[in-house]
Amino acid sequence: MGWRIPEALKERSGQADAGKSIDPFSICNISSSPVSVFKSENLYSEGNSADHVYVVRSGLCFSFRYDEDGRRQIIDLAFPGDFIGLEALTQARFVSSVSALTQAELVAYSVDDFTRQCYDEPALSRALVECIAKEHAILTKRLVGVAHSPADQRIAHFLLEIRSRALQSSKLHPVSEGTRNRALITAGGDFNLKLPQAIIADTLGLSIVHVSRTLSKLKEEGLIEDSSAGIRYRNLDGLKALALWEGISPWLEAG
Amino acid sequence: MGWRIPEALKERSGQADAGKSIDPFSICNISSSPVSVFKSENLYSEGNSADHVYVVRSGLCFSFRYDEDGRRQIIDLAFPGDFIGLEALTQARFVSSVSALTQAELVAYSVDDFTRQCYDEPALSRALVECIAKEHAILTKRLVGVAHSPADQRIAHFLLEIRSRALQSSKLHPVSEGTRNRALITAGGDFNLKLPQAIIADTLGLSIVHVSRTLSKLKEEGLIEDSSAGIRYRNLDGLKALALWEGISPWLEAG
DNA sequence: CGTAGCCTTGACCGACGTCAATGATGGTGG
DNA sequence: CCACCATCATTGACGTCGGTCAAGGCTACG
Repeated sequence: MGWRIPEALKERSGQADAGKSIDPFSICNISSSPVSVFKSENLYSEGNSADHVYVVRSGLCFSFRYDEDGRRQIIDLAFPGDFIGLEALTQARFVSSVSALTQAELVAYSVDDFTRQCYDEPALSRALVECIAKEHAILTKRLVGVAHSPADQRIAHFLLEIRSRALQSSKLHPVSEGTRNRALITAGGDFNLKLPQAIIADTLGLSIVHVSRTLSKLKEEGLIEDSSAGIRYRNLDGLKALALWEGISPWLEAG
Repeated sequence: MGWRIPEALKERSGQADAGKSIDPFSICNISSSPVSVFKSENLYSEGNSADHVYVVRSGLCFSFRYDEDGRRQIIDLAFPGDFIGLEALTQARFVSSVSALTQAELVAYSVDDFTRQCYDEPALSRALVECIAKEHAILTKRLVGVAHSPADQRIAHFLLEIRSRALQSSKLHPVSEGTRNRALITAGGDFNLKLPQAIIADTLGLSIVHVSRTLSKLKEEGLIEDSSAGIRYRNLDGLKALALWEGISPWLEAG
């Protein structure tokens, strides 16, 4: 998913509750329960009854569906602060699955409580709409990309998008060094990324083989660097040029 | 876009306002102004200041963006009853354009009024979330499809989706025979569809040429029939089989 | 040391895009 | 009623991006 509550509200000025911020990890009046998901474990699966929504506290999750050929299509990644499973608000059963890329901690809210609270607190609804709008923008962007762009461009864009979202997330929801996403993201101020290529492939609708080839190409071109520690962004401007990274929706503009 | 207010609320039971329905063409307390768009004319364009949201009253519209190569990617079609331009709720300027496929009549609501009303009337927010969820489902579905499916499957799915949405729309928002979408959709109880192939191509990320070829194939296989009057669905079950049309999200299940 | 993930690389092939020419169709004006 | 034009659809030739299959390497971990 990928909807971050607090700053969405803060940014919106001129509203009754402008500047008011909602703590996504403990939304007023709603009882929340903590949930842990181990690496490669599912938080929920397609078909499960959908009676909770979640917010990522730490770790990295992703939502996906299988198409009829059994191929996995990743819908989106979820960083700390992001919502997961909002479809529960409108449907009895999940139509997608969510799994963890690393050990992840989340908080769960009952759908009934959440819905009630939306009625009592328009600001929450409002925040929801903001978050969903962001999600919408990311999806349409990806749709355009998947439909038309060549693989190198798609991948470059993906790398930048992830970087941007990870940075934003870690700014807004810093985690103690101990539980830091060390396995996956960020090292000090600098940034490098460790994701299985299969994740990239399934997100962008490419084959693993082709992702590998394309990453090698980007490596040769000096745009990135790849070690066992993960992908390092070596030439940001070059990447942005390749990805045509400008005029991107405001949410993604960090960095 | 594509978010239909009234039944969204009706379907949701157990809520304070279950059964209450909102007339999308005249939302309580909000002043609305009628808008007409001629065929091939833009309702608004990328970059325009976004201070209204719209609901389609009659006709058929579509939203799109250009990617950097100048290629048009259609995001979605909008049928009577569907919302258009909800991004105005969260952004100062539109990031997509909307154009009319036929002469279309819409109603416009000022964003400020609409937002205010969302605060006063949780049911409206609620409806909004429902509508957006539907949109989300359609988009992810298309994303999965665009990423993986071969052209014939994509097209078959698209044809079915359009049919389904058109039928739903005309059921919920019947129009007088005079203004009926005769140019495009529906003929009596039966259904046939007249859309430029370019629309199909730009929606699914295919080239016009390939759409033409693929439609010819579908014709040969007896699944559809194509005349100057439009596409006629000749073998619905065959189409569904090809499109793997089952377990589709509930919104699309009509027909 | 062996096994399991994950990544890389090569050979091959097919789906789909591009270019370009040719055909319908329908609307407009003389 | 016909000439003309714009729009849209069809068809063929050709190239390429990216998928599939298959084999082999690199860590990492028990």
